[in-house]
Amino acid sequence: MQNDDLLKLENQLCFPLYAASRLVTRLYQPLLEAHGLTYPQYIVLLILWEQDGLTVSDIGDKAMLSSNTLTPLLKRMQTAELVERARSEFDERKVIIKLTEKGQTLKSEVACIPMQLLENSQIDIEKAKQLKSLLDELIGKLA
Amino acid sequence: MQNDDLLKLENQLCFPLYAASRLVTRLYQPLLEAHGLTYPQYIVLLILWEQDGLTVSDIGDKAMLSSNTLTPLLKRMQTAELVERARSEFDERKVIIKLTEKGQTLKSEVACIPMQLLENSQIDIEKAKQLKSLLDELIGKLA
DNA sequence: ATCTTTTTAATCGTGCACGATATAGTCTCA
DNA sequence: TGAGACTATATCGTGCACGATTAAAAAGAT
Repeated sequence: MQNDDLLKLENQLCFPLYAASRLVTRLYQPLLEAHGLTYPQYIVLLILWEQDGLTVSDIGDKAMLSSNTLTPLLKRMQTAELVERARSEFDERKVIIKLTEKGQTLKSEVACIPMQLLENSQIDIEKAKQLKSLLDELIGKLA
Repeated sequence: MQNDDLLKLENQLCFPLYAASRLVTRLYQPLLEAHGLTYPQYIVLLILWEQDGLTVSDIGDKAMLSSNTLTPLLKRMQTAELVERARSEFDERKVIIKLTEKGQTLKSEVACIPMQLLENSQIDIEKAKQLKSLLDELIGKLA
């Protein structure tokens, strides 16, 4: 393929990735908004529901975000009373993020969302799994 | 699969999409910055290099962005002397976006970037094509 | 013990995304 | 032809992303 062809939008992998990611976010957005959540906040909750009491950088490692994004995001989540932020008593550099009662309760309220979206969209489960597997491989190579 | 399992990060399609998109953007970013470009600006240029003289909403249709994002972005591109913005003389509602000389010249300068990234990363071309095809299908269902 | 290096968050500035709304130009049709 | 409907951009506010820098705490070195 020539360079000129490689520049065509239709031949780029980068654009469908960018577009698909935003489309999926838009799919989640109204359902999350009903619970006062944004999409990145939902990602952070998914992480904390699996393991509570992580530090900012623990969350950052899992979400691939750093403190410049997470600190303000976590402060908003604290204002929304979803999490508590407290310096570790063993290492004052670290900030421990803990789910509040409200943050824990939210889990059962949003548990239905992934299945709901999967059913409402016409997405083939097998293709979704295939897509996820290819994405995971790509992430492994780039991360 | 139970709802609880569906909430695990590793079972979500949304997260790898979000992560992969940002990783690929980060891959492009230093190469684009060398030419004074951001990633969304590069997307807009890809569109204009294929067809110049589009309106804001034409670009929006292709990039899946609307005027609230595009207007300020195009103004920055105008300041950088990459494009010119002018009201259509036939329909004053429309704004025609035209590449400047500089915007056209940039095409040959960045033409090598996709191939360069493809070669530097350990990405299997066949898997990239497969991934793109699955993403296009997903976009088709959600757009 | 003090100096240096490293680690961890926080801060700052810029540029997206996007819902909601505003504004101005065009079209419709009674 | 003039009022209302519609369309194309622009504006506004909020919340990410992220490079660069800062500040404070901890760990290591001498």
